[in-house]
Amino acid sequence: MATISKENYLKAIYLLTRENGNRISTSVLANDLCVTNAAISDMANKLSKQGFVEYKKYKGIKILSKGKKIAVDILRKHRIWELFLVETLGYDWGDVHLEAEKLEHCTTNNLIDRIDEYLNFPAADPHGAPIPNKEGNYRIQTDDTIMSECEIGKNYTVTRVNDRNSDLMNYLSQIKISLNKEIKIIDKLNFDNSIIVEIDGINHSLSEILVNNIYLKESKK
Amino acid sequence: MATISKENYLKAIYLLTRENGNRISTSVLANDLCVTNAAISDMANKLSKQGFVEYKKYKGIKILSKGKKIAVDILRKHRIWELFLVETLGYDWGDVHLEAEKLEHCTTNNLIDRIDEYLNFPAADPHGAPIPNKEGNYRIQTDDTIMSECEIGKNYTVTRVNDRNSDLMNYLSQIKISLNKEIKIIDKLNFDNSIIVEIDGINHSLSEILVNNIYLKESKK
DNA sequence: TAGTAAAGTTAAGCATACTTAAATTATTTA
DNA sequence: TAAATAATTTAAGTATGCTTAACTTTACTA
Repeated sequence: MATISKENYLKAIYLLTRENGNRISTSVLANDLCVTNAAISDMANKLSKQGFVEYKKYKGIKILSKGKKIAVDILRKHRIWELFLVETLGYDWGDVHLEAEKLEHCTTNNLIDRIDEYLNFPAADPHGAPIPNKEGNYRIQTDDTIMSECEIGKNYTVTRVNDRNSDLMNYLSQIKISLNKEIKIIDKLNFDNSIIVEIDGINHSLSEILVNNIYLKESKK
Repeated sequence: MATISKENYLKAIYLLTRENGNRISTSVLANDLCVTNAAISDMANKLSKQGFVEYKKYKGIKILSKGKKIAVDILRKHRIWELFLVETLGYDWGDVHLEAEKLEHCTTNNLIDRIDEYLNFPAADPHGAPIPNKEGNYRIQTDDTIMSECEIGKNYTVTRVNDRNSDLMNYLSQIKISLNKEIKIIDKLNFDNSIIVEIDGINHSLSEILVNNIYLKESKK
């Protein structure tokens, strides 16, 4: 069985894999989970013995289908809880991540299926992240671009925001950045990797951290 | 801090204290929690060191206000979740205990307060157990009698049912026992402590286990 | 290609929450 | 009231998931 800790490891491995390619290094994972490299080596052996990941000493970790299944299951629970908290209980979008992080591990499949139905089988969470269905398949395709790679002069709509930092989320709310918002890339400053954008006719300077946590799609107009 | 395990110990001590008097013995608690006596002695020392309980070797355990506060907090979360599952998600009353048992430990006060408000500050859970408010005070007084001590010939209404056994709950549904149901005590059989009751004009024999898990109040009519 | 820095692993140790087995205390009962 | 029995505690050991410190492997650089 997968403990809470193992579920968190598999979730992190799954998400980092999508960002960083096929195998992920132990130190990238250690940094993400805020534990030491020693803890990662230890856990990698356990997960490997259980068939959740492939682990070769000094060669990094690769998630296997058995591990991916658990990771997607936890992501489904996480994202459905986030949406429930915003939609049904009126939470701000910046306040749901930590709650969902706890709830995802003590939620049965039956319970999450019922909430999924209650919310009418939503396709995305409050931050635009896609929600897997019961079978583990995503209901929408994500074909967005990270803001740091967007082009000067073009118009975009906000499709997704990473939700791990609630202060960051609150700041986005403050400058009126929300899902589906129209924004224009005015300038990209190379010396600090910040980007000047126009939102509701007002120019804002967004730091490197910000532009690496916002995803956009070119708008039609 | 109180871990999940400690929260469960304190909840059990609190509930057993109400049933069995002031101090409870380690073996009663061991039986309730399905662990060995050794585990109880071990944990009793830890809880005592943290000021949650008073523990004297060979003299049993007494809950202190600091421990009671945690127990009531967990009970509040448990009962609000149970009601939410029945009212909002359409669960059967026999299927909510195990879900609530998991959710109660990963629910912040903020979250449970919001669900409490969403449910319009209910007074009792789906089994008739009173729900403590934010301050830890019960919203209703319980002045019911356990069915085993009810009198032959009298009419009662069902006020509360212990919810720990889902098969028992399902059986109650089957014979149409629900909260506020009118039932009449027809006979009490001393040789097996069962009770014959009349429900909707039909007589049923209720075993000793059953009559020790149902609470009644004499009806006015 | 040797030397060094960075990355990764192993070993030993700790806290939690259990277990079984042995020892101790309390309670019956004869 | 003393022996037998029941209840309880202590001791030693286990699994999980971490830590720090020491060591090994890999990658980089000169």
